[in-house]
Amino acid sequence: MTEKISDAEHAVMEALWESAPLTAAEVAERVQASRGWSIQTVKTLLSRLMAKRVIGAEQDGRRFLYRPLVDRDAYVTGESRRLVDRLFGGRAAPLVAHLAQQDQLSDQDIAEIEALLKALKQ
Amino acid sequence: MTEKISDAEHAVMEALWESAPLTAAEVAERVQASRGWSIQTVKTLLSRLMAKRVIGAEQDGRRFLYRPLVDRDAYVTGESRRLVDRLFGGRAAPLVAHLAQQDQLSDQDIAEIEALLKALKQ
DNA sequence: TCCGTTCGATTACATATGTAGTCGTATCGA
DNA sequence: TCGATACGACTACATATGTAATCGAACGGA
Repeated sequence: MTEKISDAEHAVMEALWESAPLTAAEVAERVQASRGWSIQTVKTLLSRLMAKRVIGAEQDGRRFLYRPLVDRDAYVTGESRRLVDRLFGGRAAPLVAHLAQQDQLSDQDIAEIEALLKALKQ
Repeated sequence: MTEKISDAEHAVMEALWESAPLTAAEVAERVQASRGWSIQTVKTLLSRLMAKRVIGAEQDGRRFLYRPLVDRDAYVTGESRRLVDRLFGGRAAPLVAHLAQQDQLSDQDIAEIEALLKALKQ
């Protein structure tokens, strides 16, 4: 399975999922707004992600071009499943029920989900 | 807000949410099956949870009776929101869409969610 | 009364994580 | 050619986390 990606590492992954390949400097630039890290910090995160084999790099002259090795969709699926397992006994329906109860679903959300489920049943 | 609860700590919280108050030994007994921790480990986790002020304890003779200070529902809401924010741009509908696409919704789930949404709209 | 047991408190220690700083080298502009 | 700059590699260091061991006090049974 894919190794655990930390919160900080995840921000770097998002940059790479959005656009790849990128140099370290480009990643730093893209996460600057949300996190404000130094370039050094970004480089550390990139090498940790390399060590975890969730990103790869190809040499481009003197620097590296980084790109994700794991699919965002696979990651999202894994994380969603982990949450559902940990907090909802592995069943997705209670999650939706919970979101609903907490008023975390807008009217639009509800309409979208209904349409989605209807489509699923065909 | 409520301090971050780690994975191991979460297992202890679940024991306390299920039944409280409990002594350290009782908690250890209840998490034994799933985690197999020593009593010492459980005690460490309990004191960390105390430090984080997410559980409290009342003295009972020579030992303590621990109980949650945070509601499970509030915790679940927080964690769900964190996931939705991190991975789905803060919108719940895409989460449900994702679960659906990944075939993580059983027919029963779908039926339940539909019923739930219908009720919500009244 | 003495001994083993049990408690909470304190200490331990490896790994993970957040957040850089430093170093040696290569490159590029003056 | 020389100095500033940029790169990756290595090092740093505080805090969090997983997983206990140890310690001193108190209790409970022989």
